Amino acid sequence: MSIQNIEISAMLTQLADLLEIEGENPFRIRAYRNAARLVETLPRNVAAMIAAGEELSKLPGIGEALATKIKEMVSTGHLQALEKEEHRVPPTLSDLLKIPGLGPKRVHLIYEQLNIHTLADLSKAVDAGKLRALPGFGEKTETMVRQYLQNRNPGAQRVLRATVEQLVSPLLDRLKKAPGVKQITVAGSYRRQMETLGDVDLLVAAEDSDEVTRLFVEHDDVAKVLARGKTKSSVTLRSGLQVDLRVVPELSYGAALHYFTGSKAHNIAIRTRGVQAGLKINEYGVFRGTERVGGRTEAEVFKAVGLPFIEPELRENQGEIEAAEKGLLPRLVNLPDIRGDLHSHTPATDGRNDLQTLAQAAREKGFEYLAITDHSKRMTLVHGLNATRLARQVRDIDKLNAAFNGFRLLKSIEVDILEDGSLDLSDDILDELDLVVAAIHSRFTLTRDKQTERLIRAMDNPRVTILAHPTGRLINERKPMDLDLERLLKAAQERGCFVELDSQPTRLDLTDAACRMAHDLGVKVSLSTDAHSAVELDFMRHGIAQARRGWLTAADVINTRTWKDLQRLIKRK
DNA sequence: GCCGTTTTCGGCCCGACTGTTTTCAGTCG
Repeated sequence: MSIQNIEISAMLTQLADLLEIEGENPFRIRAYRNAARLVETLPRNVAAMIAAGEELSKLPGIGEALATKIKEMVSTGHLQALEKEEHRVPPTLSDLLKIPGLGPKRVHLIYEQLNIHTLADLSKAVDAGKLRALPGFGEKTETMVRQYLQNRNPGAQRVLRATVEQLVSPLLDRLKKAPGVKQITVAGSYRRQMETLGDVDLLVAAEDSDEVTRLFVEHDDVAKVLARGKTKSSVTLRSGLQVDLRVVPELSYGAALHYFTGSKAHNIAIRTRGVQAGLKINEYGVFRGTERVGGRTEAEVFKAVGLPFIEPELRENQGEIEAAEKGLLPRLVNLPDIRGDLHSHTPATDGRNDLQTLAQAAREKGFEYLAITDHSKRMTLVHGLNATRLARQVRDIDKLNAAFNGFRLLKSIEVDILEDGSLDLSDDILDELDLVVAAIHSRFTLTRDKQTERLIRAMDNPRVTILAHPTGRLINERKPMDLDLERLLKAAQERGCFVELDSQPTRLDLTDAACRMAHDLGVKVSLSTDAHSAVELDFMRHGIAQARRGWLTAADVINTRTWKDLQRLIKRK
């Protein structure tokens, strides 16, 4: 039983929270937070790294002290420093830190003066009007806290990027037309193409901010104006999504775009590089003393610190700066690289459009092939295919293919992986197909070992080409299965099997970190839409976004190949 | 707590906005 990276990360974050409330050295706290973030997004399992005898202190931001703490968590499951801190400060205080308007100083004061430990305590104090009596607090602060406590959604969720696209587009269209707007970009984690977003950062280049700001805060979709200043305003949309607007002069656009794209960790690293080169970098430009030496474009910012342009998806301070320095940045996969789709459904099971319609849509996208992968019989709910019905579909596909020129439907199936790792259809039936996609749709809660072995057992069958949506997660709905991903990917590599990056916006399964792990372990990825209708073939772009965040190149993705090349690649037997 | 072609000690990104303030602390990104 080994501890997960996310658990280590959570303990470090909790420790940082409590130390911050205690008023500890902010740089020490930052070191813990950096480490928490590093571990959480590391494409390797920390426990496995330790088991392999790797030096954690080689990781950026991890020194001797943190390496020791992490080792302690891996071997004991606990962190003494955290437990000690939890005796000094109530651990529940970290919940209070999440309230907008309350930072460590105020939480500390609330705790000291009012002996408040929990959100429930705080709620009572607010009702009794005690909060506003504290020094530095007032009516506004109390209202803000009250509103948070009343509207708090315990499972407060980040919003899918695909959803944010829809929510923001009316606002964006309006601002684009505003007089004096020279450029506009959705920056922040949206531009970095993160799978989910906490808020949205809009960046506008305009000489005069008044009119843009007015159009922004007065837009129909705005429910509440949180702040309104000369260069910066914030609103909440009716959907609950927070949107921040920054207006800068065109001269500063590149510097501002870089700054507001983030990530924070990337920005700090770039600015630090700037300092070393005698430069000051802020959202208004790059300066040597008082002289502006760049900032109109992002490329100028990177150039000022001696680096080539770094794609937004890579800006997480996860090695991209070092890679840029050495000229080793990956050439990230792009939509035009994709030649086909290897996962789709028809009305034979739970799809909406027939073979002909799907084929037509795929051809219009310029695809050379589309794999038809309906469910197998175990999926009774969607009337999964048995041998007879699959054979019929195969004949239908053959007939259609005879009429195509430069395009083909691939005969395939999304075959269920049963609890013991065997497949839902017999080998002789699978032998009739061009490729086999295998997936788990039941028993998501087996133990880590059993689940991992189940998937490896499925890949033991040489007919299995691709493991679909490998972790089974549904963002905000279902947690990923408990899996030893590193072991799984190694097993895939040894067997010549591929893993899918399912591009459904609610799945995006694999994660960016898992993509990176796959690349590092030499496992190629199938970038597939899992389309249940012709329009869902468009989901490919979400998969592309995720793959780019996972540092994948066209070479890492199997469906960037022609069918002829792909055929060679997928041959296992 | 981390880190080092200025340093093993002394730095650690930087600016905007709000609220409660008479000049700024706290929070946020």
